[in-house]
Amino acid sequence: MPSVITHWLVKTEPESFSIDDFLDQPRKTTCWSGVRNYQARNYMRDGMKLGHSVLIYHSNAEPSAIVGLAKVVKEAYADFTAWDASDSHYDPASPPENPRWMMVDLQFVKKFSRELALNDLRAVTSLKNMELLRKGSRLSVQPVSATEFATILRLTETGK
DNA sequence: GCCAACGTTGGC
DNA sequence: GCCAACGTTGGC
Repeated sequence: MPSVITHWLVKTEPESFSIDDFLDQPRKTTCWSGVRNYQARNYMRDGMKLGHSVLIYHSNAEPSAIVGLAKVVKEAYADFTAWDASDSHYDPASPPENPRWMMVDLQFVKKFSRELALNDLRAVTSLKNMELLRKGSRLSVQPVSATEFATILRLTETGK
């Protein structure tokens, strides 16, 4: 029986929305809008529940790294950025009366004092099956197993 | 339902 | 900036 996922990882490009931008949000809370991939949407819609932990990952960064932690404070609802023709994530195929794209609200929890760069993560044997490290992986919302999550937290605290 | 063409992601 | 690996679209 597959265990229910309660830990997640989301990617963001720091050039557009970094962990520091997150920290600056009112109530340190943001809607995780702009996801336009069905599998990523499904994870948000079906898997992400109140209180779940979410690792924040900087992609296209120097270096690309896991940089902090957030939690789910609102479960999936329609991504209204799809309705705004002036928004870069506009999608006329997702109208208000029949939304295709969903988002959740995340609240900032902490910024890790020790970033976990992709290279360092690849060196950790117990993380070798992590979705993030899979060759060609592009999922911007992905599940993290309880043991992977525990390993990552330990790495941020002890470095090993 | 196949698959070529195209657009995007994201490491490097 | 390059380009491999994907996902989506649309002609047939």
